[in-house]
Formats: sequence, structure tokens, C-alpha cells
Amino acid sequence: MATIRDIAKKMGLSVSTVSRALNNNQRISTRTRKRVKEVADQLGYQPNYNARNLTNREANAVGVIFPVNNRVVDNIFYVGLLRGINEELTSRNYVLSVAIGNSTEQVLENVKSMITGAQIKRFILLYSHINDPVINLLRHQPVDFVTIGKPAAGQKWPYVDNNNVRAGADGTRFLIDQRHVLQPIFAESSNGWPYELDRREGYLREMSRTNRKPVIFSVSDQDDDQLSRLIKANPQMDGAVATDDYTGLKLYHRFKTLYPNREIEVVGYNNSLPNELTNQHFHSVDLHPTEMGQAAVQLLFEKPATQIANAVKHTIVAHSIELA
Amino acid sequence: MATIRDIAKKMGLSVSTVSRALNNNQRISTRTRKRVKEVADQLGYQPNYNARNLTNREANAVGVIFPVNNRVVDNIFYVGLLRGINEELTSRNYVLSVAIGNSTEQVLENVKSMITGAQIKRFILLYSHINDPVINLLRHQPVDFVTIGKPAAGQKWPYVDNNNVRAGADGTRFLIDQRHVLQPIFAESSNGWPYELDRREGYLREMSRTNRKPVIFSVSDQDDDQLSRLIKANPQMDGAVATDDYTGLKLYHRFKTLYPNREIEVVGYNNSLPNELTNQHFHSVDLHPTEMGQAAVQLLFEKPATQIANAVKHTIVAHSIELA
DNA sequence: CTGAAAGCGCTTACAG
DNA sequence: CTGAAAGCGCTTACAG
Repeated sequence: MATIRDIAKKMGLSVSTVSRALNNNQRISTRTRKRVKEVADQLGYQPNYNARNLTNREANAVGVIFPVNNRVVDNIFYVGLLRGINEELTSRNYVLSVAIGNSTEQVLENVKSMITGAQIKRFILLYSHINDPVINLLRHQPVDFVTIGKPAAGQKWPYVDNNNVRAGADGTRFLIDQRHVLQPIFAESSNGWPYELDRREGYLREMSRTNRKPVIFSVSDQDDDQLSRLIKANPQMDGAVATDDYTGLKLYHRFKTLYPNREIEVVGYNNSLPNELTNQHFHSVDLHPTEMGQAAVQLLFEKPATQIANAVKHTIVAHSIELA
Repeated sequence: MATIRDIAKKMGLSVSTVSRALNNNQRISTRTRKRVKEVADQLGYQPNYNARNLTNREANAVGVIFPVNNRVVDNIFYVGLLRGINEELTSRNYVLSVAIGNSTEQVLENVKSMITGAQIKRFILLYSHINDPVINLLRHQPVDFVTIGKPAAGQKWPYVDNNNVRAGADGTRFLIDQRHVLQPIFAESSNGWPYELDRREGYLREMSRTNRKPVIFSVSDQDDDQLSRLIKANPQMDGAVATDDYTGLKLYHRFKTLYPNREIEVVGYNNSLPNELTNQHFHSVDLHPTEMGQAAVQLLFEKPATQIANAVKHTIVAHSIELA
């Protein structure tokens, strides 16, 4: 509970000097800075953030905003992001504040209170929806924010994302080159999420490059028979790229039920399945959520000077797939 | 950006009176309190938490601590907890601060900085490990904390948990009564987690009550054949209670592969599987993480007066299983 | 029932 | 290179 006052008293300096020394102000001699820091360590000094934030009119916190509606399974990804975000924040002496709620109104209130009450000036959104009221709010406030996932066409703000086109192509190539699959199909949901479109494009590109005939499965959550029909209609398939691990695993099991004696190689995305549920024929492209979280913080703290004029700041995090 | 000063000036009152009125101090007349609040609303007043926390020597924040090592799939549960926690915090004008890291050292540093730097006095741990350094730290600091999951025998601190013995019994009874299963087996991991022991006890109790012969599968993550052997050794089984959804689903698929023409009813725990992966023969006991999060906050803010002397404060959250 | 004043622990313009 | 002083926006003991 030592304060800068205690340090000042002990060293016969003024609080101004101690404050400046701790903040590495060039106007204080190197020697004094060093000595002040030593005494601070010795006394176990920890700055009182509430006092500091009050003077600075800015909190040493980043608001991390969860989407209102999400698939339960995406939670796996979110916690990976939190890990990466907090790792970068800790080294900057920042803390991670969460905004999460069951309705847009709740989250909006939460964020407003973060801005005006807690004086938080930086935010990371774990999603990038179109026409999102929270994003709209942030755009009209004197705050910075970064989204996980690129904004829809026509919208511009800083973001972190994977290269999903390449991820789609890489998953396809993995099956062909590494697993010797001849006719991989592509399975997507009927929702048409942006990342699905991109991965599909990558798949199509790779199929065209290798002179293969592409086949797209649009898998409905509702109609359970539909998937079986699709599989039966494509007896030549010996592999599949699925836009997510769940669709991939469902496809795998359906295939095995229909053809117990045949094998199929499947690639999904996100590394979101526990070992309990997979085997050596199931693969997943790792999107590296921890690195995405780190990149988001780096973007958020980047000096404006390093920004390229008229360009949208963003970071593309590399994905990877493990060779079995 | 209005301050209490602005309100005071506008109303011809002192800042003391405004501050007291906003804090509902009885010494201020009801009429003045009402008028002050009206003007505050009108000016869009939001208290500056940094100033308030500085004077109060306590932050309006709860630290939420993640375990260092966890199964990726548990993340689903954690986000549910966050939702419940934040819902209760918002109504108390508190914010949620996250401590998460890749090593115990990181998390310890994080928590220490929360205590001395941010002046956070209340914590919720999303786990309840034995001999945990973070818990040991919190016990020796002037802070309050609650864990999700009951402490091991011999340890005492406030916690929120389910009644896992009953949850084990209820899952078993559900299979017998609702799904007409005759010989449910019980599948657990080889880790011997406390909740597994409790659920197993509930299963055993229910089997004994209905004069059935219990069978326990200890499912290893490593040995893939072992599960098949267990299934083959118990051809009479027509249902299973698994300590978690993943073990349950794995068991289901293994069974179907071995006996494609037979059906089996399975109960897991946590509601952690997406619809994509389950069907009408798979059931899950919902542990209501959101309610657990809410209960944790309530416990944390409970007045000491309402605590029962010499008893460990805790809340048991009811589980539930949906009738298909 | 209300107010003047001190103080929480910092930062920083101003002065030397 | 260092310091005295003001101020950030609150709360609360003291006084009336």
C-alpha cells in the first residue's frame, strides 16, 4: 500500500519527481529514475489505478464485448481470444473488462457505462455483425475499437481476421496432398456466414486448379435426412471440407453409418472438438484464436503514426493444420 | 460528462448534498433526493467510477478468475457463467474484470495487480482446485471470494455448486422412467473429478433402489479399444449415464458402430453439445451455468449478517433435464 | 436538513 | 534537473 508519497519522503524527493521518474519522464536524470524505481520495488509499490485513471481521464482497461446471440460452441473460440487479449493487456498494465448480456439493450447499457462511468477508451468486439447497434454506438464515441472478423463490404474499421479463402484452399489441398483424397466435397451451413463464403471460394479455387469437379453440400440444421440423401447422391466422395468442426463431424458419422466399411477424411475449422470425439480421420484447421486476441490488442494500441493513410488497419492471423 | 458539481450549481445546492442525495442518504429530505435525481437524469449524469473508487478505496469491479489448465470444451460452461455473473453485476453497477493466463505465475500477477492496483475486493473463481496458489493468495488478503464448485473435503470457503449426487440419480432415473432403459451403465473418466464421484454415487443409489446391477465404465482418453471391449463385455446394456457429454457421445457412436441395428439411450451433463452432433437418443442434464454465475454474485454481495455462524456459505443450483 | 473543507493518490502546467 | 501547487470527481467527518 505504499504510495508515491512514501517513496518521495523516503528519498527526500518531491512527489512530482517520483511520479515523473516512475513514468520514465526524460526530464528526470537517469540516475534518479533508476534509484526511484529501486525504492519503489523495495517498498512493493503498486500504482493506484483509480487515482491515475482519474487524473488521466482514461481507464487502464479494454472493454471486451461478446455478441448477444451466439452458438454455444463458439464459446470455445471466445475463451481462446480472451487468453490472447489478456496476455497482451497484462504487459501493458491494462485490465480486461467484459461486456456480455442477453439482449442488445443490456450490452448497450453495459458499454455506455464503460465509456462514461469507467472512462474506458478502447474496445474489442468478439464479432463483426452488420448493422450492430453496439458498433454503431462506438463509431460515434471518442473511443477506439477493433473487431474480430472483418466488417461486411462497404463498412470500414480496424479488424483482425484469418485469410479464410486461403484457409479453405489449404484445407482442400491438405486432403488431396496429404490424405490422398480424390474427390473432396465441401459442406457448409445454410446460414451463409462470411467466413463460409470465403472458405468455399478457397475450396473452389483449389478444385479448379487440380481439375476436379467441385460439389457443395448445404447442410440444414433442421432436415436430418437431407444430409444422408446428399451423401448417397455422391457415392464417389472420399473426403470433405466442412465449414466448421460440427458440420464435419456430423458428416463423418453419417457417412460411417451409411457405409460402415468405407473410410472418409474430413477437415473442419476451429479445433473446437475434444479428443474424445475425434479420430485420425478427422482434421481441423486451427485459426489460432489466442494470436488473434493478441493481434487485436496490438492493433488497438498501435500509434496513429504507423497507420497507413486511408487504409483500414487490420491484421491477418495465419491459420495452420497439423500434419497427422 | 456532467459531474455532481454541475448538478449542484444548477440546483443551488452544495456538492455534498448532491452526493448524498444520489447515494440515497437518509439525512437528505426525500423531496431534495427526488429532485436531485431528476436533474441528474436530465443532465445525463453518470458517476465517474475512478473518482468514486479512489475515495472509497474499493473498485466497483469483481475479478473473475479462469483456471490455468482446462479442457477446451469447458469454455462453453465458462461463458455461461460469465453471462450470469455480469447480469447480476450490472444491476449493482459493478463491472466484470477477467484474470486469465497460461501459467499460474501470470494469473497470480494478474490477481495481485487487481487487488493492490485496481483495489478489487471481490473475486469469483471459475474452478475449485485443491492447493491452488491463487486461492491460497486470496485467503490471506482482505478480500472476499466465491468458487464455482465446492472445495475439497477439509477446505472451507463460500461456493456455488450443483447437487451432483442428485444429478447422477436424476439422470439414471430419467433413463429408467422416461426412456424405459432396463440396464443403464455409468461411464466416467479416469480422472476421478469430484463431480464424477458424486454423480456416480447418485447412479449407484438409484440402481440399488430399483434393484439393478450397476456397471461402471472407466473410460480412458488414450486407449481407444478399451471402450469397445467394455461395450462388448456388457451386451445387456441399453442405456448409459456418462459424466460428461463428450464421453457420452463417444460411447454412443462406439456402440452404434458395434451394433448398427440396436439403439441406446444416453444421458450426459452440461448441455455442451451443438444440435449438429446429437439426436433424439442423446440427452443432457443442464447444470444452468448462468444461474450459477448469478448465485455466485449474490453470495459475494450477501450481507455478513445473513450468514449463518460457523457454516460455509454456499448455494446449490438446481439442474434439470428436458423431457424429450 | 444542508454546507465548507479535507482528502483519496495520482499527473502535469508552471516556475525556477 | 527538480519542486510547489492545482486539479481530476468523488465521499464523509465535522460543524451548524
